[in-house]
Amino acid sequence: MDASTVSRVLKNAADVRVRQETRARILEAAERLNYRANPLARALKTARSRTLLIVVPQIENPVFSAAILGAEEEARARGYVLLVAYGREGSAAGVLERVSQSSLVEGVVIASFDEDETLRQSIAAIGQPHVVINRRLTGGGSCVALDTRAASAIGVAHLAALGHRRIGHLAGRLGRFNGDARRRGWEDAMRAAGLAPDPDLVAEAGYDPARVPAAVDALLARGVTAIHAATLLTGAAAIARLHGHGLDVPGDVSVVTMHDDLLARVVYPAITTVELPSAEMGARAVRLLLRRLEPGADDGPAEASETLMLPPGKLVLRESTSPPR
Amino acid sequence: MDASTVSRVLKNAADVRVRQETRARILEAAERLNYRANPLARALKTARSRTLLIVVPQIENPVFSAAILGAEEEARARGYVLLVAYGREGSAAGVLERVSQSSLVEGVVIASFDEDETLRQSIAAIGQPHVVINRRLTGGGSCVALDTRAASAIGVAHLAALGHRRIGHLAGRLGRFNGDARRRGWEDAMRAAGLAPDPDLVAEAGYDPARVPAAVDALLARGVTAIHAATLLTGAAAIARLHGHGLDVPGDVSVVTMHDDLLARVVYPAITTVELPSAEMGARAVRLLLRRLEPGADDGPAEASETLMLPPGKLVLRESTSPPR
DNA sequence: TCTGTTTGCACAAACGTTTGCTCAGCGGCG
DNA sequence: CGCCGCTGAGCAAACGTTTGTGCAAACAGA
Repeated sequence: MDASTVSRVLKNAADVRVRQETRARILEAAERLNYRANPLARALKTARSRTLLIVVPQIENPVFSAAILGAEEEARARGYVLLVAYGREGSAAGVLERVSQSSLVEGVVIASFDEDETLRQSIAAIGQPHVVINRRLTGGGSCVALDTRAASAIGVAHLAALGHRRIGHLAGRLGRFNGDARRRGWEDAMRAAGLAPDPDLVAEAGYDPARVPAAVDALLARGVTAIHAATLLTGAAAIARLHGHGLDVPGDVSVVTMHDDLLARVVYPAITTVELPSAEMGARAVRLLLRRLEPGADDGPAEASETLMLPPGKLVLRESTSPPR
Repeated sequence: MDASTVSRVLKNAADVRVRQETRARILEAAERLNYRANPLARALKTARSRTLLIVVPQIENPVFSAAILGAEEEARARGYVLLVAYGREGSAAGVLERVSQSSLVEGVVIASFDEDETLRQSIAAIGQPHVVINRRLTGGGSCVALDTRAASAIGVAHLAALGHRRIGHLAGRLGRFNGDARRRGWEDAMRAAGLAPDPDLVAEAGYDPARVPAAVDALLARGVTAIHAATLLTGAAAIARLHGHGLDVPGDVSVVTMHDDLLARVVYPAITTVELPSAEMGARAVRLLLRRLEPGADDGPAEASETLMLPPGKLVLRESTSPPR
C-alpha cells in the first residue's frame, strides 16, 4: 500500500484511477488505525496551511469577541483554522510581525486602533492578503465595517420621534472613523427631524467610561432631555452618572446607544439599542479573504478592494427611552 | 554555505563548532535576506510545533478572556504560539477533536462546563498533555482554579462586618464546582460571623441574568438586607431588579459579588467586588503545561497532578454596600 | 497473435528543516 | 616522521506528505 495511493484516495482527488477494492482497503485501514494525515507535512508540501489569523486590539471587547466568533465559524466551515492574536494598546504592528514569523498563516483579518498611515505600514510590512475590519482604511485594501452612521441615525430618530428636541451626542473618539461616523449619524437624524445639530450638544468621552461623567455633566448643562451614546459601555456609564445626580432614566433623561450586548440587559433600566452585526462582520471578512486565496467562482465575482458597509439591524426597544416630560 | 551549518548557527546550538568568520557571514546574509526559518519544516522535522491550544466555552465571558490574555502572554514569553478555540454550549468534545486533528498542538488548556465524566472522556480521547482551568476535575490531571470559596467568604464577611445579618446568596449553578464553592464560601463567612447559613437565604440563578429577577424576589421575600451574588453579571442584574422594585442600593439592600471587571464600574451604583486572578489562572495553566512538555529544572520540582487554587485578591470597595438601615 | 490503449498502482522527487556522521586539514606529541 | 585528535564544515538521511511520471497488466481492435 503505497503512500501516494493512500494520499489520493483519502483526499478523494479528481484523478482517482483506483480500483474499488483498493479504495475500500485503504479506507478500512485508515479507519482502523485512526489515521490522520499530518497537517504539518501537508502544509509544507503544498505551501498552504489553511490557517487564517485574526488580530484584535482587545479580546474582551464584545464587538471584537463577536467578530472573532463569526470569523471562526466561517473559517471552520471552509476548512480553515483561525488563530487569534491580540495587540495590546491597539497597535497591530508587533503582533503581525510576531505571528507571521512564528506560524504560517495565509491571510489576516485585522482590527486595530492605529492611525491609517501607521496601520497601512504595518500591513505592508508583512505583505500578506488581509482584510481590515471595523473601519474604513482609505486607500487600503478591502475593509468590512459596520454602518455606525446609520445606526446612530436610527437611535437618534427614535428619540426625535418620541418628541425629544434637545438630544445630546455622547461622542466616541472624534477624528477616528467610528467616532466621526456616529456623530455624523446623529447630525443626519437631527437634521431629518428638523433639529439643529448644534456642536454644543456634542461631548466627547472616547471609549473610556472614566471620561463619561464630565461629558454627561456638560450635556446636562446644555439642557438635553435625551442622550445618544456612541457606545454601549459609555451609554451604561452615562446612565450611572444620571442616577448619581438623582435623575430618573428615562423619566428625566432618555438614553439610547448601539450594539445589542448582554450589558444592555443587566443594567437598570435596560438600554434601548440598535443591533449591529458584529459577528457577521467577522464572517464577511473571512469570506473576502478566502475569495482572494481561492479564486473559485463559487462566491460570485470578486469585488474590487473596497469597503463593505454592513447595515445596522433593528432598534431594540427597552426601558431607557420615553417621551420627554 | 550549507543549510546544516546555517541551521546550527541560527539557533545558536550548543554544538557550535563554527569559525567566527563563518558565523558572521551567515548572520549577515540572514539579516540581509530577512531570512526566517520555515516553522512548518522545523515542526515537521523536530515533531515539536511549539503551539498550545486553549479551549474555552465562551470567548465573550470576561473570566475566559482574561484567562486567554494571561495564557497568551505566558506562552509567548516562552516562545510558544497560543491557538484559541471555543466550544459552543460549553462542551469541549467537538473542539478538541477538530483542532487536534487540523493543527499540530503540543498541549491543551481546557475550560469547560461539561460534567466531570464527560470532560474526562473528551480529554482521554485526544490523549494529549492538558491542564483544566476554572474548576477542579476530581481524579483528572492537573487543574488551576480560582478559590471562589475564599472570595465568597471575603465578600460576605464584608457585609457581616457592616452589620448585615440577613445576607442572601444569589447562587450560581449548584451541583457544579464553582457554584458549590461559592455557596460554601457564603456559609463559611456566615458561620464565622455567628450567623446561621439558612438554606432559605439561598436562591439559585445559575449564570443566566434572566433567572435573576425571580431569585432576587425570593430573597427579598426572606427579608434580606444584603445580597451576595455568585457572579458579576447576576450581581448587576440583581441591582437592576432591586431598582425595578424602587429599592435603593445600597440604602435598602447592599450587593457584593466577585471578579473585578469593567462592568462593575459602569453600573449604578458601582459594585463592590472581590478581585480574582483570572489572567494568572491562564498563565499558570500554561506554565504547568510547559513544565510537562519541557522537563527542565528551571521551574522547580514538577508537582503532582493536583489542583492549584489561586487565592482571591482584595476586596474592592465601591458603592454598592453600606450598613443596613 | 500482435499492436495500441486504457487502467491501476508504485516510484521518486520535492517541500525546508534538523542532526548524526564523515572527512579534510592541521597542529601537537611521541 | 608518523599517528592522534581536534576543528570546522559539508553530506545525507529523515520528518510525512503531494504529485508528476513510469510501467506493468488487462483489454480492445485489427
